[in-house]
Amino acid sequence: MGKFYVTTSIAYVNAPPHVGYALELLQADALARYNFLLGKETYFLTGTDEHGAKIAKAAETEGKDKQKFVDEVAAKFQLLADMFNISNNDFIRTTDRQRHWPAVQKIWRKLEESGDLYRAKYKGLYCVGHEAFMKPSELKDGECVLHKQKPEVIEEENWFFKLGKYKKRIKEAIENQEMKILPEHRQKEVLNLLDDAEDVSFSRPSKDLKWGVPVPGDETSTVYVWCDALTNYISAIGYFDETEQFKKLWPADAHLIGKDILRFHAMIWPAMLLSAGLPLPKAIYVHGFINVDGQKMSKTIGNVIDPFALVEKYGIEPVRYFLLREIPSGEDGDFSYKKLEERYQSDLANGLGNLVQRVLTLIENSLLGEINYRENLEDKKVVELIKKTKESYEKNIDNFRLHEALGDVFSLVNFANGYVNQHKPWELVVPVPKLPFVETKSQKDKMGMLAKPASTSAAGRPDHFLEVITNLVFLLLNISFLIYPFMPETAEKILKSFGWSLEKGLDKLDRQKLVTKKEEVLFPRL
RNA sequence: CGCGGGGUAGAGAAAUCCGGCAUCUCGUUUGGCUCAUAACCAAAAGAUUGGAGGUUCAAAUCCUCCCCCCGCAACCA
Repeated sequence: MGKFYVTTSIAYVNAPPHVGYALELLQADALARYNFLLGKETYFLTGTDEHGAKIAKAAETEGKDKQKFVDEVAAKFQLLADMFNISNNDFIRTTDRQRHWPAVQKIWRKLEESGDLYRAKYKGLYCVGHEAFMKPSELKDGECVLHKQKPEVIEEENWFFKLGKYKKRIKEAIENQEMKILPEHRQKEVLNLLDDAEDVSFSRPSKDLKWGVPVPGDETSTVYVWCDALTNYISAIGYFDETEQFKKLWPADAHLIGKDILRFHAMIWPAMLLSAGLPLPKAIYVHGFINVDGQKMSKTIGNVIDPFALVEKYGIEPVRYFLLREIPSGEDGDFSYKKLEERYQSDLANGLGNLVQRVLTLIENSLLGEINYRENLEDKKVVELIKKTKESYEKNIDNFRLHEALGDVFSLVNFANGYVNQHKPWELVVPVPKLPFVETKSQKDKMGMLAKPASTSAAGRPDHFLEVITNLVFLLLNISFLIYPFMPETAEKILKSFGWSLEKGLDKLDRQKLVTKKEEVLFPRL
């Protein structure tokens, strides 16, 4: 059935995780779980980027040992992944000297062998405030606009990577969809950027940047962020030893990234791979940022959303649902507690949760919690609707429109609720009397208390009742499978309460006896 | 002319590339239902698609001009 290797970007550990990072994990998780259901062997990698001057400085400020500092922050990111029930198989850290460092040095040598690394003097205007070189065009009256100071002229000799050499091939790969970039406007953006792509600096003098991977054969230099961080995608799966796993998994099927690091993933990374003789990733999915009440999330404004607090307040599955449903996958989205609560109430509590509850009650009251599933009772219209919904859902996921895929699922929920009202199953049979001392089915059977036609007149149609229930069950089982990538626990809970499971799939329903069981309400009203 | 994104019922979005009765969700109003978490269903009201002009049998969509909002500095995905 093939494999599916998906990655998130690795988080920079100079600050604790915020909700945007959670979103990226969730999107990757949805893709991983979706492909898992398709029967593919999935591998999901995430991790942390732990080198660089800023981190060294942050550790120093807190008076901590650098490794200890990154250990602590990285642990928070791992905790986040666990907390959100992320299905990652691995967690790579760039300070990992067993797996990551050797891989970085190996790819460095490969680039060198291809003649793509050269030393050059770089003379630039360095703004201390920015901790970065400024372009003359970014200055006003020779001063940095933001920091109101003249940048220093600094001359450094560094290693450079011949990015320019690969521009054309990368452009071709993007154009012919060998390396897809979604959404489409991001692809256009990259194609424009590629025209101006210049060679990039790949090292820093180790006197300035010690906290990183040493350049092989050059003690005076440290590998700069691109070659270090990007390599995680192959270091984690065994690039250094060229393991079986590496051969099986590479190239990645999807890299999930934020819009801010698109240029590095769509230009530098592919160029590195080409230079090292490795195939390009098949797709890059670019998500936007989360605003809060229409405002940019920022520490200065103080509106940063803490994902841990969110989960604590609303629970994992509602938060997963909200972020994946409300934030358009490839665009910026808006977060607000109001919207979160509205989504929760209308979609989860009143929509899906209530639907599950009413169907279970119907089955319990009139069929004593047992239904013998008959495929021939499936309504052709329902079957057709589910088929169409699935097509749209799959197309949306393939095009990185996860929020719309979820919209498809919930249109099915709405349909099912309407279907109940339309067919009024409670009118079709007389419910089994509720007697507190009669518990089991056999007891009820003996007492002649099983469901009967409501009357012998036209109104009583138990066959029709069974048909309506069958279709509702069919809808709910399908909804469970469709919702699994987004809300895995909810999906499994629903399946379980209908006496079914994920492993059983949807092909073998015919002639199965389903024993239903009411569990606690899925999403209590707020 | 710096680059990019955007302006569509009260709110949020879709349709825009490739012109064809302007769609969906929430909210509002009215009616229905009682299996269900006071939940659910149906119907209705509500938009001169930011403005002006043009092309066309037909424009939210194509062309021209104008107005307005948001990113493109940091923390940060």
